Amino acid sequence: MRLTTKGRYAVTAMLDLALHSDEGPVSLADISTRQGISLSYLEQLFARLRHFKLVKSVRGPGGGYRLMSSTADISIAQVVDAVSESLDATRCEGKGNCHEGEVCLTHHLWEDLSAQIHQFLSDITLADLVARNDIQSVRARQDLRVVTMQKDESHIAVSEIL
Amino acid sequence: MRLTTKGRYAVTAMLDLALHSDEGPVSLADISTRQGISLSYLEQLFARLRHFKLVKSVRGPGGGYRLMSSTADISIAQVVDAVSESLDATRCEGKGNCHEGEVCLTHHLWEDLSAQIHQFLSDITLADLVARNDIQSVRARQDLRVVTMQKDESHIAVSEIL
DNA sequence: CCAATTCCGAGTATTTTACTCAAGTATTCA
DNA sequence: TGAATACTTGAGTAAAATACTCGGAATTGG
Ligand code: FES
Ligand code: FES
Repeated sequence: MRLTTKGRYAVTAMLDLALHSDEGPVSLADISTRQGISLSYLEQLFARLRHFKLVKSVRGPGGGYRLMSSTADISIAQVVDAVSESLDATRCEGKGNCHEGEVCLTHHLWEDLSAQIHQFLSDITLADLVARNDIQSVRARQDLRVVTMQKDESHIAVSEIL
Repeated sequence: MRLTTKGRYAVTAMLDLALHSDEGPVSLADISTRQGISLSYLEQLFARLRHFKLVKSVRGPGGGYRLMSSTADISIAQVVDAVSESLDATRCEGKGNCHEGEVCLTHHLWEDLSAQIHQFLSDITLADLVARNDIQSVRARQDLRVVTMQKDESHIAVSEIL
């Protein structure tokens, strides 16, 4: 089972994209600022997301990324699959040969678990997440903070906008 | 989410123990031979399993390990929990602080996933696995192979017992 | 042109994993 | 009793994976 920072970042970034998709293309720099993910790392992740046709890029100034399909048509499983090798829980990666070339005692158990996890994440779409209250409240906090930071960079005292 | 070789080995070893529990205490050396897991590594794993009261040890010649409870009372989740830190899928380890000390966008999603995985593995007991056909057939193959190896060590030609 | 932005390939420090090794301690059988 | 068996403990380590960084090329709007 491979669910690492990479997969989590990818989902976070895609969700950020979904949340801001009505404002035109979203640049990786924006996502980087809002979500605290390194820009270079995001570039790596989006290369794969683009390869898997989950996003499309718009180059040049004012460019960024857009979702390729509607938020209701992109599942979390797709996103994780795109960046992680797979979210297979077996040791043999499905080949059934991890103990002296033969199937090990627990192979079928891990297969079942993998199927379970995949099903769960396939049933959740970006649209589902966007609709959740807990996520909207996190979003609100983050947007506020980013605005604050931008103002701050323009040498306007934080107190003025609070 | 932390499901590594460690957790898989632990489940494999516990299942091996369950399969041979009617033959008195099972030594780690036996499990090592049958399942192809390093003896020293098994020692590490069983130290934790014992600590979590899933097995008890019988010292001295002819000793080994026994299950602490009936196979129907030991779930896979318990075994994995004992050796892995946890099978939590969040990045913050449940603390909700992975982005600048605050909850990140996807925290709740990973919490849900963790609960799902935990539930799935909690519902499966060693007894369930022992009863499965696929596992019995793997067992049969392994037992045969071990007998063959033992005879071989006693300098009896393999052909004699085939 | 120039600046913003994506695109691409290598390179690398850190962490984790999956072990090994060595020196114990406890128990039992003969 | 004492030797053999087996568990117990703690430290150490090589290899792999992770989570990045870096430098620069390509693209495009203004
Ligand atoms: S996990 Fe597939 S053979 Fe062991
Ligand atoms: S995963 Fe818990 S706060 Fe990000």
